[in-house]
Amino acid sequence: MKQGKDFQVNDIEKNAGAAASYLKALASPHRLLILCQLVEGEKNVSELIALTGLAQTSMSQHLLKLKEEGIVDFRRDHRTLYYCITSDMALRIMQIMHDEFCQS
Amino acid sequence: MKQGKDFQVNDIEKNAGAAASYLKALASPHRLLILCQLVEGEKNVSELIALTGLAQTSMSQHLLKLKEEGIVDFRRDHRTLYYCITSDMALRIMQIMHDEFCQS
DNA sequence: TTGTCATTTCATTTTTTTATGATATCATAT
DNA sequence: ATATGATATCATAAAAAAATGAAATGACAA
Repeated sequence: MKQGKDFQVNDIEKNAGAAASYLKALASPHRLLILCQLVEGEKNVSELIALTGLAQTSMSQHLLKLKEEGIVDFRRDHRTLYYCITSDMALRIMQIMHDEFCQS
Repeated sequence: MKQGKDFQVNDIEKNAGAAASYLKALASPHRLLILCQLVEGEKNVSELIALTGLAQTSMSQHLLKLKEEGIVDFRRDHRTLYYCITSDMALRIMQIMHDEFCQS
């Protein structure tokens, strides 16, 4: 296990709150599921509900949390809101999770 | 933003629970702080308490949670337990967090 | 074998997160 | 103007996580 002091620890300490808050947004099975769907491209809320089986209100709240952390954003097309992933970091972490928990 | 279907979504869906559970273990300011200390090398519980200011019982519970997810392990030296990071994936995610939240 | 240090475990409370149901908004069609 | 579809917001209930205090364990040392 490589374990050199390859980055300054104090930095991340000061920002541990922000980092934890970001990770918390990812650390939910339902939100990971939503993001998995969005990896394939933008989807509107109704589509996401159909794909995941989540309740409408619940979906709305999960999307809000993801948006608050800058992980997703949406555009409006008439009355429909299309969400997409806007955080490259989220994609990188999902890839890591995939490699670990969905072994080939 | 690269967003190709570069991994099978169904995989991670099935394992979303396990992945979320792992991320949850990281998604806490206190546990990130603990891990930051451990990045520099193994430390015993008393040292970790002194370095982070956490209550003893609380520290113990955080360490337990990290251990349950395979992120840390410990060895005993007489009455003292030395903890260290055992998950390379945790180090990789911390590096990503560092790069994002502790800008150079 | 008694005491003590380092740490965990247990029980309980407090706080945070998630889910649920009802209502509101906003855009559009009639 | 009224109704409808798509979604968000609000209030509250339920569930999960974190903190706190007390007691237990395990490894020594006297």
